[in-house]
Amino acid sequence: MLDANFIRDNIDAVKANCANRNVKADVDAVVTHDSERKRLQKQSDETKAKQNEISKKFQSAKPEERAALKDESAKLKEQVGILDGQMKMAEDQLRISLLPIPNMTHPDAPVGHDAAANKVVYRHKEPTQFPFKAKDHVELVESLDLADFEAGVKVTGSKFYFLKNEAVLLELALVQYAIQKLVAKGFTPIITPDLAKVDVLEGIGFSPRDNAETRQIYTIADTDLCLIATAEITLGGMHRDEILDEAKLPMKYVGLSHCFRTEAGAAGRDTRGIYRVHQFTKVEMFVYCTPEQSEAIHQDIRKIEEEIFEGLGLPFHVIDTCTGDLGGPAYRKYDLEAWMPGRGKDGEYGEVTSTSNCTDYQSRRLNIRYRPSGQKGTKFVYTLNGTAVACTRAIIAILENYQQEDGSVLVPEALRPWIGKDKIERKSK
RNA sequence: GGAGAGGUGGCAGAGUGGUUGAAUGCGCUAGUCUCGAAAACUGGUUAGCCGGAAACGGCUACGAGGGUUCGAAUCCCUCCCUCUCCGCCA
Repeated sequence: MLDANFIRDNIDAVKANCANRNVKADVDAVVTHDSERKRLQKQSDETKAKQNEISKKFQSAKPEERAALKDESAKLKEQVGILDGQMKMAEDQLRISLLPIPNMTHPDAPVGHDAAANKVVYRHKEPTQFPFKAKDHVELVESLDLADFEAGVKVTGSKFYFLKNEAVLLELALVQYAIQKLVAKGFTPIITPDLAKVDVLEGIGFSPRDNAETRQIYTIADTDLCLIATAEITLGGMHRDEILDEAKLPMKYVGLSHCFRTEAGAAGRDTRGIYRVHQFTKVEMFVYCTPEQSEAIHQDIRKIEEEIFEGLGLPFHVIDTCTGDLGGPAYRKYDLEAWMPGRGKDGEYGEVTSTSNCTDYQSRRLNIRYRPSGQKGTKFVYTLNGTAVACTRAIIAILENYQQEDGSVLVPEALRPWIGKDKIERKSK
């Protein structure tokens, strides 16, 4: 979330930013509720100060004066009760009005209302051409016996799947490949919980309290827990309410988790196969750093993502995401889209990774700070995240780009050490 | 799950109803000394909110939430978490 004082001082810029990002939010309400909160706080503080004075006087007071002091204090106490109740309400309203307001935007991010305004900033390889009719990943998965969608439906529901055979090895290989690369680059490997508390989700920028029709998050009945949609949530929550040592920044993590998404509102979109599913495995980068470090680190993360997909030998391009497509917490976002020959009519690019600089939008809510040397007080750290590998999407790109005319699929060289073969072939019955 | 102990500042650790937001030590930091360093000595060093240009002032916070009291880190209740022992278990 943004700082209410910042909004007050930059109200026009915040409103313009909301418009650019296609977000309808009542910015004026923030100022109204914040003013109300301040007014009540001042009143409450003053009343409490009087109360404190009375209790100081009490000891030196003569016994016959004490009854009067008690009386006065009781009255003040009643007032404080009322004021604090009102203040709590004002704080809640302030919080609620602050939640939908998106982060500010990097001045270089392309302005536009939808994906059409996204800007391609990097390309690797041309889209794969086949001298035969290419299959999509669903056909490949079925003919090579790599997943069981019917079992997924029977056991859990639609958009759940069982991975089988080499698909399992592929997933594990991708995890190894990504984590090893990142450990070599100084990232600390972490396996995070797959569940997290509601307020951590909110701090990262998710809305698990939305009503069931629009909620993107699975919640666990009778608890304040949710299934995480990404390890960004748990990695970002890991240091909440801490003051980090400036000398240790940037702190770089690579986390492995399952990710769960309800995909509410996505009904009918990307229904085939494993492109849009309710559960998948993902290796995620997460960095805590100072404001000064953040832009360079954002570029570093983008480079790492490019390196990972170059290493897999896949054609892709990278997009500088436009304002309308940024999502709430991102100040700037790059998406890496891999070529998927089976997507759409004759192949399309499909999103495989995404990296965001979230500035202090998440850390303010999660209360993660550092002490800048030479300055007094604390500042909020900046947080960045980026996908290393989202297994299902990467598997689609590999199967579709590495397919051969005979229906087999070559294994990318980088993954062969973990798969133990260089080709996935039809099983003999 | 059962029994016991405990949760205080960056860390360690005092504090059982009133100048305790918090002794002391460590750490960090500035200075003195020194050619320089170490040691020693001296000073500074919790965070948040509100008001203020600032100096500064007020309020809040000793795991969380309630309660008792004129007054709570200190007493009472509920919950959470940690540690030790026992049980169960991948």
